[in-house]
This record gives sequence, C-alpha cells and structure tokens, in this order.
Amino acid sequence: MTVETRLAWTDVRDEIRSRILNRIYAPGDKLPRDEDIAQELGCARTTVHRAMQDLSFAGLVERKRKGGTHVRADPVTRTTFDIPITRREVEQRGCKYGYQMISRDVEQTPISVMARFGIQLAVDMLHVKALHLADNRPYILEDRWIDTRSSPEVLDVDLTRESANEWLVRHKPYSRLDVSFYAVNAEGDIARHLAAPTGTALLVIERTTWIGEAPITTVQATAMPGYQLSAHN
Amino acid sequence: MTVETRLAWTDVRDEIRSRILNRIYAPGDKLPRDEDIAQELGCARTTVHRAMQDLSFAGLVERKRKGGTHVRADPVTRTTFDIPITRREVEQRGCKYGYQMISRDVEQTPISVMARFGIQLAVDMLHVKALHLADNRPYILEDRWIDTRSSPEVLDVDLTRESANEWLVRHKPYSRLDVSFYAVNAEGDIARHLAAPTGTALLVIERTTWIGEAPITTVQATAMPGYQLSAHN
DNA sequence: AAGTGGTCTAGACCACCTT
DNA sequence: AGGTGGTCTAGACCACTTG
Repeated sequence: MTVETRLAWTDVRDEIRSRILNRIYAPGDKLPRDEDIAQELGCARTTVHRAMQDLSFAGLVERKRKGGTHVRADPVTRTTFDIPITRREVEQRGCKYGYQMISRDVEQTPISVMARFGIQLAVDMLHVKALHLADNRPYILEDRWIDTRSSPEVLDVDLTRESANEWLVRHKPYSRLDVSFYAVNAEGDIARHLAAPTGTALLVIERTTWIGEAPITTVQATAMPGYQLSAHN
Repeated sequence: MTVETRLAWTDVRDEIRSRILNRIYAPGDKLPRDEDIAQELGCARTTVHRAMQDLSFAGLVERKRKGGTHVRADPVTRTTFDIPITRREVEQRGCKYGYQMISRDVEQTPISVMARFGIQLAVDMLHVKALHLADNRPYILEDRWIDTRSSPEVLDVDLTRESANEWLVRHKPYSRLDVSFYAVNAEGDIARHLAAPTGTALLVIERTTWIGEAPITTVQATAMPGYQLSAHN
C-alpha cells in the first residue's frame, strides 16, 4: 500500500521547476494546460495555478490566457529591494539620525525633471534639498521635487523639522513607482554637503512616483561614499 | 434595487489599502480577522486572503498565524529588478553583442571572496575575467569566481566562446541569491578595459549564488560610464 | 490549548487573447 | 469563436504561533 499524501503547491512548483531545469520542458517550450498537469500529478487545478503563480513571479515561465504557459527563453535574475525611510535605515544601523533642510523653493521644473515625470509643460513645483545624517555625519543628500497640484498640503508642512521623505511616505500613497540606480562623481554642492572629496564615486537612487497619471514627487538620493545597497533576500 | 456586483480581490485590496492610508487602520494596528473582513465586505475569505497576500508582498501589512494581520509601522518602498543575461540586455538595446574573455585561472580565494560566500577556509576556484561589448564598445566588465566543487563541469567549458554568465544561468540553478549595488572610481585594469578615464564613477552590481549551502559563483559586474539600472515596473 | 492565517478541493464563470 | 489562464465561492483541514 502506498500512502497517498496531499500535494502542496510547493511540491508542484518544485516538480515543474525540476522539469524545466532538466530540459523536460525546454526554454521556449509550451507547458501542458494547468488542468492536465493537475490531473497528471493528482491535485486540483487551483494548486497548479498557485505553483505557476510562483514560477511566473520568479521569472521562470510566462503565462498568457489562451496562449498557455511557456518556459522563458531568457532567464532573468529577479531581485527585490526594500528601500526604507532614511531615518529608519539610519536607526537600524544603530546610528543617531539627524536631518537638515538645505533649501526650499517653488520653482519651474527643469527639463530633466519634466522628463522623469513624462510631462511636456513646465510647471511650478516645490523644490527641496535636504541632508540626512548618521551620527552627525552626512549620510544621504536628497534633491526632491514635489508636485503641489497633487500634494498642496505639503506647502504647509514644516520641512525643517520633518523630512519630505518621511511626510510623503506617510501621507501620499502612490500608484506607480519608477526606481533607477547609477553612479556619479562628487562635485560642487553635492561634494560639499556630503563632505566627499571632489571626484569620489557616489551611488544615486532616483525615485519617481505618480498617483494615477498625476506626478507626486521625484527625488535623487545621493549616498555617502562607500554606501552599499543590498537585496533583502 | 441595488445591483450586487461580485467583489474582485483587487477591490478588497484597494479598500483595505485605503483604510490604512486614511488611518482607519493606523500603523501598528491589528486588522480584523480575514473572515470578519470577508463578512463585512460580502465576499469569501479566500478573496480577502488574496488581497492580503498582495498587501503583504507590497510591504504594507505583516501577517502571522494566530498573531493576525498588522499594519506595518515602517512603510518601505519595495521594488523588483530584473537583471537579464548581459547578451540579452545588449541585444534589447538594439546593439551588436560582443564578448572577450580576459583571463581564466584556478586560484585560491582571497578574503574578500570568502567573505561574500561566507566561508572560513580558502579553496581553489575558477577565476574568470571577461568583457561584454555593445557595438564593439566596452559595456560590462565581469570579475567572477566559480566554485569548482559545485560546478566541476565548468572546467570543460570553452569560456573564450561562451560567457560564464550565460553558461551558469542556463545550467546552474541556485537556491539563494545575494545582490548589492555600489559605486566605484575607475582605476587600473578596470579603467583600461572599460576605456574609462581614471576616476570616472562606475556602477558595480555584485551577485553571489548558492545551491543549498554550497557556493556556486560570485561576480562583480562593473558597468560602463553612464550606465543606469532601472526597475522593471 | 486555541486562535488565526495558509492551503486544498471541486465546481463554476469570467476575461483575455490567439487563431 | 474558442481555448486557456484568472478568479470566486464554500467548506474543510492543517500548521504555525502566541498566550
């Protein structure tokens, strides 16, 4: 007598994944329908669906209604990053958090900012520069633009006490987020504020958010020399 | 007569999210049980579960069996990056892909590599340096270590023709992945191979993989000047 | 020990997409 | 037009975790 054990969706996932890695389902191949796999393995279609959801999220397969499930021809390395509020990040490193607003002005958006938001016409936005400190040393420099059409309340917030970073995260949900990373050489104001020798390589994290079609904010966060961003896995 | 429409899990998610943002469920608060929410909104518990799964993944709530669901006190910005095979990345930019192996040696792991793998003893590994080209111009420089205990076959692969990047992705599944980003100044060999003036800020993507507890490979991929990595949203 | 989220099933209907 | 994945339901049982 064999003992019939219920199949967990992770078992199904592992089985399918193993078949993909062993080329039983080769890159580009079409997999059987969920229902057929369910029948073959002896479980409900829902369970196969749950397994496929995971594989799809991991980037191993691609699913389309009617099109079926295909093994991705080009595997990708998919990673998830958590970018916390800067204050929290500093505190979790066991450092004392500090914050200084550097400037705060209403200005017309330059072309670069319009490009990030994908808008055609220049408008007035709140432009805020601020410095986050860890143990009294420069940690991250923020150069931020906030659309006062979608966030008029921000004009009444005292940004010398609370960072725009924190206020926005707590009060302005977004529906779309763009993030990108790149490296720059320290120069001018950035070098000065971060106390970095001119030329030092610095990591920049650029984030832009929208609510619906309306821009909320875009920020270039330039990190101190040696800063390293790690995945949360 | 009101028309009763079925609730989609996205509707439930949006409703809960809206309550969180409006402080009906404040940061740190415990939410009602899934079943109670289901009853209140008039849907199946499974539907609430699906909604919560999404909110949990997005980092808005935290769930524990018996502990219930809590609104995360510290919101995070969660982002997912797809890092494709370099060849694919180049081709998708519409450029001609090129590849050159620079060196290939079996060497003892230096401390820095041991640290990345989290191992205590130095061992012999395959050390490969290679350059990826886009339209005949340097694109990404790879400095890679491959553990020949978990990947002995790699010793027989002709790495002058196929990049280790590609071979590994296609043949060596991993169970754990570490990724981190940082910026460096171009110097010495790196500057020379990437044809970047000394001092130029460059983005480095560092990846390390394991299968079970066994190290597979670790790579520092240094990108050409101006390289920008964008989230896949 | 008991409460709560996690999962599985079976069946039904829907929505998107390819043909 | 029809096939396939996506979702919803209702009910049951399981497994983790906290009190």
